[in-house]
Amino acid sequence: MSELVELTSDERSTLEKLESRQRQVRRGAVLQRENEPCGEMFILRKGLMMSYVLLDDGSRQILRFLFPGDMLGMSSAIYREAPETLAALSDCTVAPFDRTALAGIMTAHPRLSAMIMVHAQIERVALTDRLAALGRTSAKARVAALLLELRNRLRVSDKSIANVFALGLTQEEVGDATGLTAVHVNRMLRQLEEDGLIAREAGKVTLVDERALARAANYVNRYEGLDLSWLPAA
Amino acid sequence: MSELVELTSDERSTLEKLESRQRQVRRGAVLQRENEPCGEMFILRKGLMMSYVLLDDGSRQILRFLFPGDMLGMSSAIYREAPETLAALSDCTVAPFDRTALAGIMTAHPRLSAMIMVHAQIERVALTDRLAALGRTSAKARVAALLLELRNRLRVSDKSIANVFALGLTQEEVGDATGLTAVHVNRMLRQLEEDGLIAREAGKVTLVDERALARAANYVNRYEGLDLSWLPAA
DNA sequence: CGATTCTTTGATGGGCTTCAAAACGTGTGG
DNA sequence: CCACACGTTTTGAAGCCCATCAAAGAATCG
Repeated sequence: MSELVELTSDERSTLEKLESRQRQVRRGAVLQRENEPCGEMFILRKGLMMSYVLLDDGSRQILRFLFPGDMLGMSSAIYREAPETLAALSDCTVAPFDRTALAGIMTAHPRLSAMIMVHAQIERVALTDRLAALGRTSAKARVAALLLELRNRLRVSDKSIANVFALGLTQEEVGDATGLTAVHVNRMLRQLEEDGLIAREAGKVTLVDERALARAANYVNRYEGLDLSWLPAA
Repeated sequence: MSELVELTSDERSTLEKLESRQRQVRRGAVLQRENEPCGEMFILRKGLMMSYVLLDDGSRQILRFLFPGDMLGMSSAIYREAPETLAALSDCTVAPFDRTALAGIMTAHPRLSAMIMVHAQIERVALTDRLAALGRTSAKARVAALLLELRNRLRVSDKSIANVFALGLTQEEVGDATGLTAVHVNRMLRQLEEDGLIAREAGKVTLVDERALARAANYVNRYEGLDLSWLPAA
């Protein structure tokens, strides 16, 4: 959040207190299961997680990948039962907090609440991008968009990442995120490679022609182009 | 918002002031255009609107239908340029307000801000439902889900609506919302009719077997099952 | 009442799925 | 450290769902 605006020391200590408790989560572990009573919310400190839903034919739709700094389970906060499952894709560290803490922040820190809202809106717009991708773009474009999004999000917490990065996902998972089968994801990756847009080696992906990739994917980085000048005073 | 909790007179007057200015919008008119600098936000008072994006092959993805009581353009508030277009599907009345007013509410009315956040989260979950529908369900299921959602949302502001309602959308629009072609939407409506799930007459749709329709559509009403006990005090 | 938009139906084709199986990694226990 | 089991990646073949193209009715509007 400190990347959006300069925080006051008061705000900073409030957030530090919010994140004071920490919990380790193993790869594959589930933090919250769909349709079960929802307990806490979390801030992801380290690692990669995802949220997904299971349809009753057994298929899975990955709704979102979660990166360090993201808030998890905010939507669950307002429902009696969780609308989505939260699971760890790598070993993770999370900081749990409860609804009371959220209510406390909203009462005492208007600017922090506004920034939480800003985060929620960024996430919402990213969701609409994916909605448009699933509804109206080709398999190749969806896979390309996922690669770009993943690289950009990973780079936020690891500045060393440039055009090469570890995918960290199976092709099955890429398929569940893009609405495709693992088989077809494989073919699309192959095509992107043949087209000279990406390269692959030992589980690492290289974005060879990022410009062309973004064009093919209709991709917009939603963490740019913000206007936060209107935020309430600290 | 008064349907979520009992508002205090202070909160009520704040919201009334927010909605004091009113503007008429003709059917087909555009309130906000994608990629243009965003001005105001709005509360929809009357009528039916939609938000959509255009992809560069000219295809359209309708992101959301907007009903009385909904806030429009909240996502635009945080960007310099609007990420989506807002257009009226029927003659509408909207109440415009600016970012300053939003910041003012967040400072002076913690509970109202929390309720705005609740609204945003409901909308987010509804979006993820549609994401899962586009990614993992059949054309028939998507059309069925749209019919159920539309009926339920319309009923909120018009209690007289039961199982019969005016669609208010062209099949082209249904297609742009569900990621299908108008031609295929037509076939799916026909199939739903042949299956005895719906009936159609003079532009009106009847949900004949709502239970079966919800099952076919994997549909969950996200305006139910809320837990708002944690909201900050008024 | 003419014009335009919307709905409906048919025929054809393609993108993606499904099914199947081999090659490749990767972690685990002996 | 090897052997085995299991998950993942890769490739092929066949088929289906939905798109595309086309055109005729129906409805709506000026």
